Amino acid sequence: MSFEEAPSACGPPSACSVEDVIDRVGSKWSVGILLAAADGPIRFSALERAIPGISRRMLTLTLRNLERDGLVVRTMYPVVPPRVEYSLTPMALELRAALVALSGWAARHRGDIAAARTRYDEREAGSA
Amino acid sequence: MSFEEAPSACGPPSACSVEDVIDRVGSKWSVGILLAAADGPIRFSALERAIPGISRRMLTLTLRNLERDGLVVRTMYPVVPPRVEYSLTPMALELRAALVALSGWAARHRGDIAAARTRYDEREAGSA
DNA sequence: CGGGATCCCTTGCGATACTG
DNA sequence: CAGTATCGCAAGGGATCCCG
Repeated sequence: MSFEEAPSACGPPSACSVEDVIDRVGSKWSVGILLAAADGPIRFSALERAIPGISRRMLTLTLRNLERDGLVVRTMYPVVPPRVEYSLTPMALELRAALVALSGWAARHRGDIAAARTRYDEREAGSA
Repeated sequence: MSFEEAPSACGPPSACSVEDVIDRVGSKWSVGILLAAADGPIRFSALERAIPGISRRMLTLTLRNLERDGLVVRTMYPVVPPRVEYSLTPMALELRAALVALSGWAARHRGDIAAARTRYDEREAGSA
């Protein structure tokens, strides 16, 4: 995913599909932002606090991309100190529903995945 | 001495969910593999052909990770020439359903996203 | 407060070549 | 056929400083 720059509007209508969504939404911090902003408008600094480990730079960058894709709306209030709020578009709220489905899958199979990893790693250690 | 829960450091059950799934499954090629293997066992070379642009290295690497997470099963037949087939586990088939939901969202909003991008880029060009 | 600009290390991943 | 090993670039992203 090209993140620093902003080119590429997908060519043929049939080309960009699941992979593109995953690529767009799957950037390390997008999901966190989407979930943090799901309960209504939220300020930049509040997002920063809500998403542990995110850097200021990546928060800005990811927000810009989400805004560009029409997933978040940026509202700036010309006051001092500056106040900027981000909110999700209806489209993003729909996406959130799909993400919740994924979340459910993750919750149900977290143990299975962990177990599979352990077994795999142990077999690997044995044959190494 | 129960290993019921995940060894990876994720605290509350609600904490490590969506982001982890996205991280795991959202690697550039995982989705493609999952979808390509959804219709039954498929050979390495068939996967390579089914996923345009993937390199042999990334196919191998991604398959190993999916196998480690218990999402695909690798079956090797000791014949000449070598024959290896990959198939999805039931868990992965469930995941596929969630991915299809995402796919639906992508299909429905592809136009909106493209439009949003165009508008954003034009506004940006104007203020640059 | 909400960013933009820069520096720079780390990682992903493609290209290529070799093996059982 | 189905991989493994090595190299090397470019993107990702953290740290830091600056600015309206």
